[in-house]
Amino acid sequence: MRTLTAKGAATRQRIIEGTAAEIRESGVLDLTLDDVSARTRTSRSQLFHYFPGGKDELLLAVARLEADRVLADQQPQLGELTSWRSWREWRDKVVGRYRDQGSHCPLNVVMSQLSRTTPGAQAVVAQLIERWEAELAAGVRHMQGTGEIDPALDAGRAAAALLAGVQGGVAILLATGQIGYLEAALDSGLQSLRAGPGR
Amino acid sequence: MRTLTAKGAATRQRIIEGTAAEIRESGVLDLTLDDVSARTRTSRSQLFHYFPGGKDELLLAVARLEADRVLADQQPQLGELTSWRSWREWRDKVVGRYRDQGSHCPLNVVMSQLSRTTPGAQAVVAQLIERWEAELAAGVRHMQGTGEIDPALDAGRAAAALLAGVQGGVAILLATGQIGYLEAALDSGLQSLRAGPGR
DNA sequence: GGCAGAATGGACCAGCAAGTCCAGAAAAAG
DNA sequence: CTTTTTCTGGACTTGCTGGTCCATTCTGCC
Repeated sequence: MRTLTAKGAATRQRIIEGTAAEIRESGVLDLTLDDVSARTRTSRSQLFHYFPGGKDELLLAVARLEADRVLADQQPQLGELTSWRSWREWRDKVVGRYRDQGSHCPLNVVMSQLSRTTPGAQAVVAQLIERWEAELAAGVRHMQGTGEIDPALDAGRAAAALLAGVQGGVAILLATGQIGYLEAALDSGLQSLRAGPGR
Repeated sequence: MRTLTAKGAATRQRIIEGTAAEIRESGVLDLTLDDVSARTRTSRSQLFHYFPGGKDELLLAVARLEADRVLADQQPQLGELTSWRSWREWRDKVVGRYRDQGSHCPLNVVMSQLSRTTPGAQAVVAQLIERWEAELAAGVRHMQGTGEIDPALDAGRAAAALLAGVQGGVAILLATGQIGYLEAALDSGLQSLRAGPGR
């Protein structure tokens, strides 16, 4: 694929997004290239034309798309956690989004389904976690700058704990359908930020 | 399978445990019945003799085994969280176990791999979460009884938050290889127990 | 307008894995 | 001891899925 015409680029994009949607709806386990063909109105050969590496390469492209979407879905709040109010708005946005989406969410797709497919996809996941944590940690540090969070708190560790809670909360939501774990994890994590490091 | 002789029961058990081991090592994605046959020294027809429902039924049996093992691996500490010392021992056991096991752990198998296969497996996961949370909540309530944890704390919610942190910490560990998230989640969660509900 | 390269269609291939079948060995039952 | 049931072996079938191939049609460019 040395050069892509405008039409070609559009087709390629249509394939990626259609595949992502299909996976969100039906999972990656029994996703076939025929499914992708049907949904995206493309022939067999186009799939291999745009993704010479076959299914793996396509899934990797989907993983990148979905990883970006996970963070984008939390904006603008995630990017400016500069007051307790924005923290709360972020918390509500996360809870609301996952409650509504059920299992049809990009995070689930990336973390649980795609990450086991290829090493490349695993790298995408690792990068997602890293970026996510960095944004949370930046928010904590900003609040420490304004004195609203105890400066003695380890911002990195607090962000890590909070992120783990979100991940686990979503995982449990997907497994059991109960939103309470995610809420509890978020509320407890935010409470810790307020409380400071000591007892 | 109306009746099983002693020999038959032993074979059946061998199949389940061999399959579980195989999945822990190589994942469920490309597990074939031939793999199971080879590892457990059983023929094709035995698999269907003992599990008429085929692969799904076998995987469900494995899910039950592994779910039990997840909790058993945390005993005896998980069952008697009656002092800060036992909480700490439990915390260290969890961290140590997952650090050592890497991705070859029953929790990963059950949560990430088997839960997507059948509705039955999903029920097994839901039950695992429920039992796990109940044990944690019981520990919190006991500590409230002895006055070591603020009685105003919502034990159920605290247990839910802690469990979400563990789940997420393990998920991130599997995705990135970093143990820090699990540690941060556990330490932060235990800190919250010590601090009490208010600020 | 014509040519090189890109885009598309769809038939075809090869391999693999779940599940079936039946015959025969082992074990329980009487 | 024989009869009935369970247990075991392995060949076979069937369906599907990723991937290949080549012919045809567009598209952009000189």
